Amino acid sequence: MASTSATPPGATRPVVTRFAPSPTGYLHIGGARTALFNWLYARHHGGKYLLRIEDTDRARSTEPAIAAIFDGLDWLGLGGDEEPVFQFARSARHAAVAHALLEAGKAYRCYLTPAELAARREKAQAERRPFRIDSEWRDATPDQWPADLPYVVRIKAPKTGEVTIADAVQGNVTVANAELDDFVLLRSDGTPTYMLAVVVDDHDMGVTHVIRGDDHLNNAFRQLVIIDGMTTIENGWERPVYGHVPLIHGNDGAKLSKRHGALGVDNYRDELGILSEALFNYLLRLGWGHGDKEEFTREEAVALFDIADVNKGASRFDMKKLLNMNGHYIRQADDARLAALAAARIGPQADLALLTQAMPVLKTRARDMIELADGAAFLFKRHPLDMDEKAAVLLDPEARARLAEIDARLRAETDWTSEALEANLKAYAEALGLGLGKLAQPLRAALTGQTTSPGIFDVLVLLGREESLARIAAQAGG
RNA sequence: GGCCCCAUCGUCUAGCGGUUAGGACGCGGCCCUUUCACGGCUGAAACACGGGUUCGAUUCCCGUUGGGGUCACCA
Repeated sequence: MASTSATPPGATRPVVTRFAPSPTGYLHIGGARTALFNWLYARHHGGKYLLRIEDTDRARSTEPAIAAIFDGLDWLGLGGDEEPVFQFARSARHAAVAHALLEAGKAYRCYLTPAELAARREKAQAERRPFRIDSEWRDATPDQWPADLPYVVRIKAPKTGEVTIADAVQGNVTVANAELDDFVLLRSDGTPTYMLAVVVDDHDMGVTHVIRGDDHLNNAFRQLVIIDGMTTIENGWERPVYGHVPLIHGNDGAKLSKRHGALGVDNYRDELGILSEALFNYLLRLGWGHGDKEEFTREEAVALFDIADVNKGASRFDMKKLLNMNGHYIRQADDARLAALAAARIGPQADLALLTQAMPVLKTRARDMIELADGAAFLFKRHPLDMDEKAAVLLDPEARARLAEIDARLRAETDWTSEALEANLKAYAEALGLGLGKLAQPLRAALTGQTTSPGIFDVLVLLGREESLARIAAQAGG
C-alpha cells in the first residue's frame, strides 16, 4: 500500500503542491486536470495544496478570468487549502531576489536592445544555426556600464556540463547546459519575468512538488539555475520535485486549444450540462489508470493516486466518453438534486416535486442535463400540446378514434396506478387483436407530443388522471 | 531546424520477460421491451518498424518512422 505520510520516501519536507494558472482566460480542461493532480497528490500525502494566480502579465490578466478560475475550481471541489497568492503583488520580492543574484555575480546587467537581439536572431536563422543569446555584457564590470541606458537583468547560466532532472512523471531527463541561455530575470522596466517569479513564489510558498504541464519541462532546467544560484545566498533554497504531466490533446493529436472548440470548465457545466463528479472522474482517467477500475469516488482517487502512475504520453480528449460517464453519474445522482438542476433549465413552470418524482424514469434517458431537461419538458406543457412532426403523423383518424375509446376506458378506471393502467390497456389491445405498441404510440403522442418518452404508464401516473385525460381528450376524435 | 519528450484496439487505459494481450468509450449483433433509453450477453478491433540482449520479448537497449512540446524583456 502506498505511503500516506506527509513526508514521502526520499523527501525531507511535508508535501506542498500548488496550482498556478495565469488568469488570461477561463479555466480550461488541461488546467483543471493539473489542479486535480496537484490536489490528489497533496491529499494522498496529507500535505497542502495551494493556489497562485500568475497575474504578472498586466495586459492580459483580467478580473473575470480570475473569478472564472476560482468558480471552476470550486465547482470541481479543487479550491486551495489557503488563501490564494497573487503573483503580481509579490514583484518587489521577485526583484529583490534578482538583485541578490546580481550582487552575488550570478546575474548581470545586459544592455542589449530588443532590436539588436532581433537582428542577431534573424541572422542566426538566416545562417541556419541555432540562436543562443551570447551577451557581451555577461562579464562586464561596473565601470563599463553605460550610464542612463536601460538594461535587463540576465541570469548567468552555466555553459558547460549537463543537468538531469529526476521527473516524477517523465523519469530522468537530461539537458546540456549549452542549450540554456542567459534568460531575463528583470525586464528593462524592472519588472520580474515569469521564470523568476515562479521560482521565487514556489520557494516562498514552501512548494515541494511542482506538478504542471509538460510544456514547462524545458523551463524546469532554467528555473533550476535560479534555485541553484540562490542556495548559497539565502537559506532554505532547494530543488523541488518536478512532475511534468503530459498535455491533453484534441482529436487531431495537437495541444488542446480554442481551435478544437476547447471550453472552459464552466461551459462544461452550463452549456453542456456536465456533472462535476463526472468531469472529475473523466479527468482523473485521462492519463492515469488503476487496473480495470473506471469509476472512482474522490476518496478512492485520493487513496489510489500516485503521480508516478501518470502516463508519459499525451492523451486525447474524448467527448463521447465524458458524456457516457456523465450519464452514468446522472443515474447515480440524487433525484432532488437533479430535479433542482433540471428545473433551473426548464424555467419557472417547472414543478420541483413533480420533477423529483419523475426523476427515476427520466434519468436513465439522459447523458447530460440538457437532455434531462428536454426529457422532462412534456411534464410541464400546456394542452393542447404542440405535436412534433413524427407525433402528428401517428395521430391519424384511426388512432384518434381509438384514443376516444381509451379516453372512455380510462375515465372509468378507478385505480390510477401503473399496474392497473397497464392491465386496462392490455385488455383493450387484446380485444382489438393488436399489440400494445399500436395503442401506446398514439397515446404517447397525445400525452407528450413526442414519439419518445418514459414508459407510457409512468407518464400517465406522473401526469395524473386529470391532466392525462385532458391531453387525451384533446386529441381524441372519431 | 536545434533541444526535450512520447509510442498497446479508432479513443482512454491495464500490463511492469513467459498472458487465449484485460477493461472502458465508441461501433456491430442478440436479449429485455409500448417508444426512447437503461440493463444483460456477445462480436470485430491494438503491442508502429528494424536490429540487438535473452531459453523467451508488448515488456530491457539501440536505431528508424511517426506524433507532441519548447525555443520572448508571454506565461
